[in-house]
Amino acid sequence: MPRIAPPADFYRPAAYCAEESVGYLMKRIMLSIVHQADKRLETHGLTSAQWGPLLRLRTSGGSTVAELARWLQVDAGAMTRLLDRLEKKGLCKRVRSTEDRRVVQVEITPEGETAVAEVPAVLAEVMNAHLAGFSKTEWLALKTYLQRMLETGEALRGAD
Amino acid sequence: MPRIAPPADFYRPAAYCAEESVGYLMKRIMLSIVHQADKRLETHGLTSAQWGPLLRLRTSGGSTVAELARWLQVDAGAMTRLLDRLEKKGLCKRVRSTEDRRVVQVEITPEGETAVAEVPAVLAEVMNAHLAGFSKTEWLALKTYLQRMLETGEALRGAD
DNA sequence: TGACAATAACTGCCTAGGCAACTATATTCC
DNA sequence: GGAATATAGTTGCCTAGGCAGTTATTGTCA
Repeated sequence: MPRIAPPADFYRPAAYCAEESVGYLMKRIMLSIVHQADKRLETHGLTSAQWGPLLRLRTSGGSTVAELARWLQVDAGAMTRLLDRLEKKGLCKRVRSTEDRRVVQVEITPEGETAVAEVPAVLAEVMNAHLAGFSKTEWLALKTYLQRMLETGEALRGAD
Repeated sequence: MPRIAPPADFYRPAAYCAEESVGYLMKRIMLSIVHQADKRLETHGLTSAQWGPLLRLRTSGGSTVAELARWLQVDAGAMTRLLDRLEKKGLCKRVRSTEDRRVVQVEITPEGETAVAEVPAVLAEVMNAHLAGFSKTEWLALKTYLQRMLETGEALRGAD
């Protein structure tokens, strides 16, 4: 018996229809979520890509470029430039480490704390709005399905 | 009785945890799906953003820049540049319309047809792989949940 | 110790999308 | 008919991510 389930056969090449695809649906939903969140966060001077690092910096009390990139599963070069933009806005600052002179310690500034303060409320609000009409049971079922899909996907990534 | 359901209250600002968020899960899943699809399509010289227009051009037998942008819910300027890249690779071509001299008719080339031929099979394969272990009932339930979330999100967009 | 590999950060070049401004054409309405 | 408006396409400027290459530093091992 295989430990890993075989692929499903819900989708066929000939009859591939976007509206039936969970990938297409998730893409559209993500667009909607990001759009709503961005709209509410632009008054705080943040984009949907920028609150991630700040939130991490706040809870962990400082981090490094590589650690943030790994945490957010993003390219290290992209993270460098993202931090450039955050630093230019005064929301974080970089300090060269003394122990390991390769690494740069990143810290959140008081302005960053202020900017990121409303983020969890906005995220909760946007998610709750998109789940209007869901019972708790349905929400839990959806979450379980998504967690399973993610695990399956990560396993695929591992078995390149 | 409200026709539109009130927002859910599954998420609270204080206890907002990424792993519990369906938004976070969907983002990770989409990354996995796009990564897998890109890997399989790069041998055909296509990126995940480029097969959309080509697929549309193939089934509809030609279109316009604005129509493609609306269809794929993307900025018209972005579509112009995307078509620039496709045209440079010889996968589509632009013809100024004679009836309405504002519009540009976009057509797929034989090279484009060749490049896009394998796309539906790749999409089906990637989606099926991510749904390994799902029963048909579970897949249908997931699709229904996502369709409901999308409808709710679009309604929000309408009521800016 | 000295060569080698590994890691951290950064940079250049690419694709990609959003927004605003612009030009050219078409439509509408007075 | 002519002014106002709308639409199609393009472009410039911004954020954003991926990939490859570079430099500086650290760790490893013969």
